[in-house]
Amino acid sequence: MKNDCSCEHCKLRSLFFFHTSADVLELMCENKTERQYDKGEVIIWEGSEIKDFIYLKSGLVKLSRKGTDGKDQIISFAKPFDFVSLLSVFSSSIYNYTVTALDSTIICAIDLEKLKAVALKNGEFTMGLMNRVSEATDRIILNNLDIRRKNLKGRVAHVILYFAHYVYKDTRFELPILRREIAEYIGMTTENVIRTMSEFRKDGILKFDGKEIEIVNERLLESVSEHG
Amino acid sequence: MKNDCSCEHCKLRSLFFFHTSADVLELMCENKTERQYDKGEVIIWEGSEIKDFIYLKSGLVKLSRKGTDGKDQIISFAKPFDFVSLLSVFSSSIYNYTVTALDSTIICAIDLEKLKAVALKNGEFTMGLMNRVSEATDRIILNNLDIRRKNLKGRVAHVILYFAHYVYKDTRFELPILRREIAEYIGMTTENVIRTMSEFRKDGILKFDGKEIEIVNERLLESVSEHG
DNA sequence: CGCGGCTTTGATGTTCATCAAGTAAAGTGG
DNA sequence: CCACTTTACTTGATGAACATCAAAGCCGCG
Repeated sequence: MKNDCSCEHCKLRSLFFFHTSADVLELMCENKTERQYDKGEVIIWEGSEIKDFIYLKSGLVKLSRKGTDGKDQIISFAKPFDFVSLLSVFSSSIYNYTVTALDSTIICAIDLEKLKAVALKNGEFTMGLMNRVSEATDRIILNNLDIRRKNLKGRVAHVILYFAHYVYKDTRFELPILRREIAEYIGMTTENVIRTMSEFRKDGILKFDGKEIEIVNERLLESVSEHG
Repeated sequence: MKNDCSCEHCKLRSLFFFHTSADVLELMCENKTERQYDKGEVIIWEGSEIKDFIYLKSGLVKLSRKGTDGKDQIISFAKPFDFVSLLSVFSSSIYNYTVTALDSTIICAIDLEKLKAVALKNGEFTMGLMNRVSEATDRIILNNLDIRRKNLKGRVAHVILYFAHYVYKDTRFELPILRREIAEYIGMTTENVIRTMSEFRKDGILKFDGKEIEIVNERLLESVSEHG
């Protein structure tokens, strides 16, 4: 089955396949599937079998997990160049988290067995993967530790700055998540997230315009993020 | 320089080198160093350069990190078969955490450049490493999420059960860490950890005998860990 | 229109941090 | 060996931070 093989020109190629020979690349390419998801759609269900190695081509997702009490916890957010299919892929046969699109998102899925077969025969390739996995998990762990050091205000400021600096690279953007999801990410209640954001607005740190959010006083917001 | 090469019989060998040919194994073996650390000694300093790939042969360690405010955060504990030199090894050139022996500990250090050279040429080997790294980081992330779901009592119960079930496999053991360190791990204050443990004692859940700790009512402790 | 999910604000109560003070235990130097 | 210092442990009192409960407005959607 012939694939519209555009991998050669995919700018994400360098992420995983930077030491890959032409024939291996072609093999990967023939066994890949691109899928498109709308905002809100679930890409991976917690508990489902891992059949593919998946990464983002474009868009934005959240990784979350259902606690025993039924409440969701958000583990992290990911955009292209962040790894997605990383936490469980090489250590478990089942996903232990759910991946949901926060925006229109395109993913690339590669048959995991075929990828593993290549990895077993190609150390450079596997080493590249390892770097990626390692970086991504490091970021998650360190980010969670950072959040844990902060109080309510600091955590909310942290999240807003995360989207501004890391995702949108702008002080004005449309917040892609609900207040409730911020709460699920930082481990606080929805009401208190809202209250904090209202305070930021009253204090002239933020402005809201529909779904748009604008950081008016970035230095102050950063100070709050650091010192509460 | 000839090494007392006992790797062939090391039971930990299977962890990383289960698909390794005899000559590769010998190469690893010749480039390894075993070191012994006493309780309290620092094995790896946060910020130091990563020169070796390190894993535990015996003992117990904690991974910690200094916050910007100077307070320590404990990331996780590790015993043999848990990975140690994992978080940063393949994604950074500098350790971003400190590793400290909580008990007399023996580590095995392999020159990282030599290990990487082998990894680049041997996909099976690298794949084995990747499994290990992936498992270890998964455990850290999921454990941290579990702790975050719980309140003070639940978190303290969680830690005690962790040592009982996972480390010592006994309801009676010598607690290898200070009350303060429990606090640094679960993100609460030392005083409240002490208060909680005292309550557990008064409620007949725990008994203390010097440094020894005994779980008297395990089912109740598990219930507290789950539901506060 | 009416319903459900998101947002917002206020009032109240619980949980936890902070401050303070004292005991116990362990190391240090004369 | 004993005074001395330091560090861990413990308990109580107080206040701050945060959760919970309640009520209402908003908005998209069948």
